[in-house]
Amino acid sequence: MSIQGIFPIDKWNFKSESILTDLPAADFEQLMVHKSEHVLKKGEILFREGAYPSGIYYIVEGKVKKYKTDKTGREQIIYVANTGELLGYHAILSQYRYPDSAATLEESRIAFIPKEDFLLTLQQSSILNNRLLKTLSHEFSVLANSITLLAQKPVRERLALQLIVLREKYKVNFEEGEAVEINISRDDLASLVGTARENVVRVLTEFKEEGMLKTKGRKIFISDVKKLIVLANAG
Amino acid sequence: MSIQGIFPIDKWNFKSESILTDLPAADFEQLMVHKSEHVLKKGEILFREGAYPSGIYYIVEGKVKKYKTDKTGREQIIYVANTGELLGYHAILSQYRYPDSAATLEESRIAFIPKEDFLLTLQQSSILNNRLLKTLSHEFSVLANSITLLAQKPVRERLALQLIVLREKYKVNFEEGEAVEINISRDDLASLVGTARENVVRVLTEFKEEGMLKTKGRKIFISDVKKLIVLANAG
DNA sequence: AGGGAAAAGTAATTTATATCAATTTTTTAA
DNA sequence: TTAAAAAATTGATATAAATTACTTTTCCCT
Repeated sequence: MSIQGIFPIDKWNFKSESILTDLPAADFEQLMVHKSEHVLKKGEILFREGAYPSGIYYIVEGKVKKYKTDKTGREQIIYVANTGELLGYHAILSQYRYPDSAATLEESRIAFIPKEDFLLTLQQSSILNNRLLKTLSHEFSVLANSITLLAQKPVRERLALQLIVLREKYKVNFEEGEAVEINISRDDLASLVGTARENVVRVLTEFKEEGMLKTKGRKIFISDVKKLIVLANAG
Repeated sequence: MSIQGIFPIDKWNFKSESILTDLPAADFEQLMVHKSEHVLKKGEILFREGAYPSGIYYIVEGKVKKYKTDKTGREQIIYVANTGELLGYHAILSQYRYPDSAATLEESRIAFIPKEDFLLTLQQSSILNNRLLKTLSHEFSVLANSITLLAQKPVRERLALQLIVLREKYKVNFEEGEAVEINISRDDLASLVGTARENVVRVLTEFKEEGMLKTKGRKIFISDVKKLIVLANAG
């Protein structure tokens, strides 16, 4: 079953795909003049919080976590970006530094676009301008939702919700009724949910017993997303 | 003592003041053609989450909380906006609805600018465009910081941090060495910190005993912000 | 100014979550 | 292929925070 109509997925996803989709050819070409494409292995870092930006990144294929690291090395995942999404524009637009770090969650193909080309295209394209304003404003609402989630919901509900969102991102060649395979480390899942790894494992075991999912090694197979939606209880 | 150099206040404040400051006269006038100014009493609502936007708001004088309300009526404060800040542009730029509600925390003078004037000025002013992009990107980093704070820090540290931030907002005619008076309800403070009112009261009592602040009725007087900064421990 | 309502404060208790300590399983790389 | 390392899992315990129940104080409003 599709999630449309029974879960407000837009509340939890950025829409940075829509920044480049069907951009006027002239703008698109100018943006891509000096783009370079690279394959990054799982766990490789695109950019680090605090660094000055040199360009933006486009996920041709793969998944990237955006996260912050505190003094003690503890990570907080802010967002999981998927194929088609754009990264790194916040730092350039704010004229400051990267507010977070970005690292691949799986082997990914990443295109790099130099800062100069991005800024030049931005100067000349009101469409790109408008799309960035629209995307950034939408991101505001997504992060506001995350704040409310973390401040007010217990771990069980937060984990249920993040599994629903991850399931959408991990869908490939999805067929009605099939289980979706989510391949993510327990540490990353814990960091996304805002709890300790052990709690994630415990609640996953409960969800298994309650028939919403199965696991095989680190892989999680979501078999009953409707039950998760009821549990997540997030309008 | 000033907080500059010993606390990274920019990590926790939006910079929407800078959107209108010294905007070219032509742009500014166009924006203000149909503006109307109103005095709102404490607790009055500017706009509600989920409503379609009719314009933007400028805080001529006063303080406004941005918050989300869940099904049960529980509030989560996302941000406290101060004199000079702009509100309500996210909904218009995202071409959707207000992502949060806004209500005054004290009697405030609020200017309303109709959506049409805002959009028209935006079309014609690349400076306004750039400033909005810059502000929205910075807001992203502020909300990412809030997420990390809520997910990883205990109530004591969160409260210490929010008191430091509120102190900056409540400074008026501040003289070196003076205590700053923060006038906010315990419920709002709890909602900002992401905890129950009772916990706020308890920790405030501890802070009083430890000499960082005094209270008089609902008013909180921050007398030793340096101690709070040490406690908040937030690079 | 006084009475009533709302807000603030206190204490005891329960519950959720974090932490600590191990063991088992999976993955990686020689 | 297998040994070593890394990751996942389990259980016990400690700690932080939420909840409940109540008292006291403050602040409006007539």
